[in-house]
Amino acid sequence: MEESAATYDPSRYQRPSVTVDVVIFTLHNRELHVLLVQRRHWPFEGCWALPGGFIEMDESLEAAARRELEEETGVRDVYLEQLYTFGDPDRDPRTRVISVAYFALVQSDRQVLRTSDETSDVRWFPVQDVPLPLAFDHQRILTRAVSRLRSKLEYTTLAFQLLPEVFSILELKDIYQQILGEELDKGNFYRKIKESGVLEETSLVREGRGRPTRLWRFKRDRGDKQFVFRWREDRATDESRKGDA
Amino acid sequence: MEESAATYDPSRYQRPSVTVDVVIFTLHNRELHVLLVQRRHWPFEGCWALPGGFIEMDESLEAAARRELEEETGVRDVYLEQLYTFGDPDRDPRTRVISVAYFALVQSDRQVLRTSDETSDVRWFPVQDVPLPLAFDHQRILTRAVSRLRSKLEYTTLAFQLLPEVFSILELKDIYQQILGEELDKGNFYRKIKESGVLEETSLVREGRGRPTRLWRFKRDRGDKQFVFRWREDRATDESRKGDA
DNA sequence: TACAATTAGTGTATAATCAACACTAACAGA
DNA sequence: TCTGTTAGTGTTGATTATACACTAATTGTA
Repeated sequence: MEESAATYDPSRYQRPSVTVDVVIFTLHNRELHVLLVQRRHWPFEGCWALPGGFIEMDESLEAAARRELEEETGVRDVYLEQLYTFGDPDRDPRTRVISVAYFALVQSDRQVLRTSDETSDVRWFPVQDVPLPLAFDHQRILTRAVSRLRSKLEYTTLAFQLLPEVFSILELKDIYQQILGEELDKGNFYRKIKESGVLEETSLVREGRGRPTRLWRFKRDRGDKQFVFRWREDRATDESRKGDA
Repeated sequence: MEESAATYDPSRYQRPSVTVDVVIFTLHNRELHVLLVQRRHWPFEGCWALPGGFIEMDESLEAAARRELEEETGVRDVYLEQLYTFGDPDRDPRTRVISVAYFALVQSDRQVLRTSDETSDVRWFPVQDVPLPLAFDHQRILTRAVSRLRSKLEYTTLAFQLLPEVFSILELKDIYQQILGEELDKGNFYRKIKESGVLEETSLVREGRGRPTRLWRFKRDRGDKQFVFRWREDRATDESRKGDA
């Protein structure tokens, strides 16, 4: 790497711009939503886009992603991971732009939206119902984010990042169904989640029609074992599997 | 993304350099090897590094990776996937450099090494025995590549990309053991691989000491089902799981 | 005040899969 | 022909998954 070292001359080498884009997911009345901003200027004026921006010369990629995230939602300390880097030469009509995409999961009770100077609106959209077309190749980025989320759900406890502090087991099952797109057996779900030991019971219940619901909390005292509960073993073939992980 | 559109001015915005680095794996007498090049110039003069280089303004990231791959090994049409993007501000002492890392699998009978102007040597090293320290953060990149390879092995048929056209089932088992770092049961491996239907028998056998070995070929006629054979279901916690996929 | 409706949560029987390991097969060389 | 060596198959008990029937605790209403 870092070759052509002999001929390397920073001032002459033509450089692409580098941005970060962040796919921010949350749950809104039991449905998966993504945050989009509406563009005020050319190109793609008026189109909805993923929040993002240029990286500063002295910040890391993840720091840039966290900065964007906080600028749009006001939240910090949420789950964030690098998704993929998109760099087709013509993805931005202005100039060569390489975008490092991240995806973030925000708990459903922590959202505070903020509009910025460059965007005319910020809004949550159900993932299944975004206003097409999105700007740039953001549709592709979103698709990849959803499939990454889906596949990680199967072998990590990521889903908890979407739920509030306390929640019921059937709400958790709902998320899994939402994202995996398939019905799960109630009984088996109960057994698996209980046996996995990732939840701890609270003394809270929630009243409503029918039998009251016991509320649970995600155990955070388990060292770094983020990856304990696994809904099922078989994996889907998703886009990220074909050219990524 | 692509914000600060109002204030955007390509000529004023300070841009990082973008490179691709490629982690090229192959198999060499039943051991996993990685291709490294020796640097001729500062920084890290004399150190071994991953092959890579700056991207051209009009080529895609993957095209850049394939170009580097071909420059070093002379091979085309091999398995290549994007690994991760590394962009810490101080990873290169010269200037801000963001590197999009790829990893490639080259069949063990197709390697043709080439030295380039900027490197004094090119060589395969066993993954467990690379000449430390590597240049830049290449050790980190390599570690991540190995763990990606390991985890994908468990739910894809990637391993076949490392083997020659025809091979024996026990050679395949060897690769799995190599990369997963654990003993597998011969009988169970046979049964699983046979039942999966990803292999097709050839009429070839290989003679040697003991009973001759039947040789097999990977079935390529199965549409796009790259992800059929799965050695086992449980997944390891690897680096990419913690902040990636 | 019983009982229907509703949501929560448990138990269980069968099927599928895994893991360990003992076994048979086919060759070379002494 | 016997021994060593590598290839490949069969079998069994344990574990886990799946389907689905069941019990539990509440509210609303006849």
